[in-house]
Amino acid sequence: MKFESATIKDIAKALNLSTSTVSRALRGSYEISAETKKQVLEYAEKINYRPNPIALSLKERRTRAIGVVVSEIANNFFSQAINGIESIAYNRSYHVIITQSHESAERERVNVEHMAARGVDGLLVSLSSEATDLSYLKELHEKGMPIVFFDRVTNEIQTHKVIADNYLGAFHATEHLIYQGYKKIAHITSSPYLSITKERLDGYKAALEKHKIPFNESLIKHCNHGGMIVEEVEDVLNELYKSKTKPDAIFTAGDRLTIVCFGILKRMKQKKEAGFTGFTNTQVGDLFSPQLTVVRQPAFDIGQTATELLIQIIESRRPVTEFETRTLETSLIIRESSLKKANSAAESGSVQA
Amino acid sequence: MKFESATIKDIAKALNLSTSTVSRALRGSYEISAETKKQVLEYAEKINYRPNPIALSLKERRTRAIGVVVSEIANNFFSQAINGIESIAYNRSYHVIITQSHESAERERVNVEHMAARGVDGLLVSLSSEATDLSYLKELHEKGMPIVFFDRVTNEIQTHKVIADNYLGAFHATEHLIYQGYKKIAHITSSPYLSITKERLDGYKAALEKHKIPFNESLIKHCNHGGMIVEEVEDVLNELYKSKTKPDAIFTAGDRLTIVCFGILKRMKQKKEAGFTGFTNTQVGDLFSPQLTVVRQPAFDIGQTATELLIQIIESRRPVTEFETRTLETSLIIRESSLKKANSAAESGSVQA
DNA sequence: CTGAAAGCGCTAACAA
DNA sequence: TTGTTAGCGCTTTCAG
Repeated sequence: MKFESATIKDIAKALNLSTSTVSRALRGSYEISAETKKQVLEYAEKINYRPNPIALSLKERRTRAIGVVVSEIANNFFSQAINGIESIAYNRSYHVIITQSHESAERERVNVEHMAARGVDGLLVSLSSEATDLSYLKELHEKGMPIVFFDRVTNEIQTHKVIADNYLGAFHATEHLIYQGYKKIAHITSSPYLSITKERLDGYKAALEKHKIPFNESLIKHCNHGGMIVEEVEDVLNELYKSKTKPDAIFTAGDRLTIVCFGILKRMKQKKEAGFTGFTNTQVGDLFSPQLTVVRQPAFDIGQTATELLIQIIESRRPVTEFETRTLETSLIIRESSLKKANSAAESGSVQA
Repeated sequence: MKFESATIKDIAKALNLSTSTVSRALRGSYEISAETKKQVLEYAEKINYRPNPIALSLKERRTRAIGVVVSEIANNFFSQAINGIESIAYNRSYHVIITQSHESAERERVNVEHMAARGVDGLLVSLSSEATDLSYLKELHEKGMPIVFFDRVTNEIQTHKVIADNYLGAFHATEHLIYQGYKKIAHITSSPYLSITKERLDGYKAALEKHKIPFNESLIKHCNHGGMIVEEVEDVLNELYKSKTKPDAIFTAGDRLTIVCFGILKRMKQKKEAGFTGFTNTQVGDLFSPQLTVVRQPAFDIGQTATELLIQIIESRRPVTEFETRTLETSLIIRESSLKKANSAAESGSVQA
């Protein structure tokens, strides 16, 4: 149950050369005669020789592989981000290893440690909602593992970060609802540990403040599993609609949360009057009924940017000590779901935010 | 820019033992004194020793990793299948390496060869729509690489296969449209090279035949990129609606194709009368307008089953020569989009197919 | 019970 | 220009 590939040794034996000569010839070293080189190259080609990357990694301590940790690939934002990651990695000839944490800190850690042990050259991570103890990551980073965070980042580790402008995205979404005449805007969001949660909440609050709408704590609801557990979202919505200050609009943070919430509302027939918008990168917001107003993140760009920064660290000769945080713009795509029913035909289109 | 972990050598040196003794102690060999064992284990624990998996792979020729190739993770079917794969792999302590072909034969090949070279213990593959020359896979398989195909399979390689019952799924979907009174049912499908294309087309034909509806070649359209290129789908739809035999219903094969097609139709305002259904594993078919009738594949199960079969091959002592093809049931979930507008309130619900 | 040495495939410093 | 040798981290004969 194994498959031997040709090795440098086979070539050496066949050609009556030493392995080092073959090795050098293969990599086109200048100190090998054209004659020998040609011979080796041809034979290698003939037997379809492929260097063994495992042996190479062992020797060189590098793998030309980048490890990625996201919570869930079945999430529009992440799958688009991953495509961005791959697009850069591919033409810089890095391989991409994708793993999912499923929002579990434990899984996240196992994945990271496995990839580290397997010798990935760097890590692209978007933290899980459970992630609180980051000491293992910190340690890894201190030992020299290049890491770039994207989307869900942390301040505990000094490195590059790439995020969407969650603050402004939330601000504009909320303001849009306000302009529509909504006053009691609920914000349903994810685990308070996540950076994105705070950023979006801040944007939401800022919009309220700007428009002199008092902030009401009871309109903020956390779904710690980010919509992975449907009951959690249902409970939150029930609470919201049972409370004295029933919301007249809902603004959700998070891709999965938005879709799940939208679905439940639809089933609850509660959506009739409530304005609705949320963060999601779904491609099919215009196919829904009502058509969905969304805050869209530049997921592909975020993936690309993060990868560029990571490769930059990986390939840097000297330790990188200057780190930056890149913030990319979101866009608010206005459709039916957020429009006051009176004027629902009006103001539909896409707006930069 | 590197991070040294403790090695067996460090332990040996610290404890004044030989590396072989340490190695044996670590793996609990019976021929090591309890004394020494304890000493080694404790020290290893203390310095948080982790064996280097790269060195292990080099030596043992196995990695406890499974490689996966799918066309696109941003596809409901595949992301669900991957979750199935991971669920099994995880508790059999295999790691899963996910790669995307983006429907390119070239990318597929690069991915497969890279994973093979990296020493994955086995491969789970769903072929890309471009895949025609499978000789490299065949060769790999003959050299002993365990491979299980799922979803998009091939007969060129003798191994386990796990698929949905595409034939019956298509049959029931088509028949459902016929029962609704549709007569000119177009079938929009993917590359003719794919196994699923043929299976679904056959099911479609069989349903027509059963109901004595003549088969009309011009109602069959192939989108060779499976919906990745939107224009391709638009062209096909335009052709369809310009031809003399305008379809009165559309049945699509393929997840992405279904969604893209549905979206275009909606924009074309053509959907008004046309019945519509297709293969897709979207979770949000009921949020669309009109609500979408879908053929749903047991993606998670398919992933699980394929993984179980693969691990079975990997861990089998003797070469496996008996192969099976597992076929899992699809389900037809009937909603608005496929119902004749006259009776659109009627017959809505889920049906096993 | 423990150690020395070889070897997995490859590169590179050092010799020739 | 080419060969010899050591070594990356680990396991495993083979000796002691």
